[in-house]
Amino acid sequence: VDEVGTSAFNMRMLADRLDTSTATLYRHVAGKEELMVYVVERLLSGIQVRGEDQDDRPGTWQDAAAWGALQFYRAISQHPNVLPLLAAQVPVGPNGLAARERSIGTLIDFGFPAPLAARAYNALAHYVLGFAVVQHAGAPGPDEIAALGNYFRGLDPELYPATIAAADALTEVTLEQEFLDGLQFILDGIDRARRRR
Amino acid sequence: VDEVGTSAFNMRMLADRLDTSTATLYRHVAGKEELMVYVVERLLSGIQVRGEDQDDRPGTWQDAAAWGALQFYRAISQHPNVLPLLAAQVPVGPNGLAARERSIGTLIDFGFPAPLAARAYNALAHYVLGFAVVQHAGAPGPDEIAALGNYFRGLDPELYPATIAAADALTEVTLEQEFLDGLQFILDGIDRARRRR
DNA sequence: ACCTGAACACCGTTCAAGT
DNA sequence: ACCTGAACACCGTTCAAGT
Repeated sequence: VDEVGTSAFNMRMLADRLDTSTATLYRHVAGKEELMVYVVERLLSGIQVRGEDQDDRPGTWQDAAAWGALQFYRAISQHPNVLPLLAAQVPVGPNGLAARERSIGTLIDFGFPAPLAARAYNALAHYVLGFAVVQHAGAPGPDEIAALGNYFRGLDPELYPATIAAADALTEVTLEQEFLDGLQFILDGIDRARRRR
Repeated sequence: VDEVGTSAFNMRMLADRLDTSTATLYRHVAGKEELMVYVVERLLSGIQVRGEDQDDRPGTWQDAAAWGALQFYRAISQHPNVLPLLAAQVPVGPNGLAARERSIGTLIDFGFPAPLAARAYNALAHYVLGFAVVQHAGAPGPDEIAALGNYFRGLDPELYPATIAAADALTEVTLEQEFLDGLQFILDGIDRARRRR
């Protein structure tokens, strides 16, 4: 999937790569769909939550949350082709459940009431996933761009002053910094909710 | 796409529905991929930004931002099958560009410097998309659940105390409320950044 | 000038036949 | 007991032949 993407991936190619036949693949997995579930699980297996080993405990819940979010973001960045799969299935495999459990548990350990911990986790997870989707979505190949043809040629840049002003401002920071900036918004908002209770 | 989803949708069915042949479809669109670009554009066409007509100006930038985010969220909720498409393509069609332009422009009108407006827009848009992806992702049909079989049967609920405590806390609020709660985190964080400059 | 039935190429899946 | 070549069903796309 990393090499060719989800749409070009097919069972014949995988069988060839494994020096076997497609029929044999079906002796190990129920079908392509189940295989894609394992792909997502594999991605999530690479994510650790800080504080799991005693040597590396985060000082604040903000550190822990930011670190976990960055881990998730980087895992997706290293395997962007997996993104359409994340949009097509709920990751409820063991690794997905474990990551969620450790993250919420960490917040609770830091004194969060369970409902706030859950809302904070959801806000953060949704932001990370959304960011990754927008960033890596369908990096269109040369053919696809050509296929869309002159569709967008007529767009007048002067019609979009705010977009352009903003784009100029954003090109000066790295994507990871932009990711961290948005993350900070959410952490600050969560902190405000936490202090208010 | 609304009726059968992206994977079941095919050109023969569409041709039948239009009382024509598949070959004729290719006289109007370059292929299925281009058609899917139009599907996303169609979804985005339903989104308006408050303040576009003089009668309904938002009082604060928070009102405007929350309203726009909710519009986007509801548009996706009404067409959840479109979500995999949003993860597979960057919506750079006219409607996508226009929505972005009006949103950032509104923040600038409210006194935001362009870089902060851009970062705020990105954080909000990413959150909304991520929330929608997680919420609506591949609502698995009965067959798919059966296909995964006993895969998750062995999971011990006692292994996931934090997840369960959080889930219990969350089942008491509607999804839209949960969405708005997370949104509030981000708005508060943006407000803090805005005041600080 | 426009339309279409039929074909081509490709891919997920299955099965009868092998070893 | 395990494997596989070949086939089946399906879908995106194209084209020669019609009107």
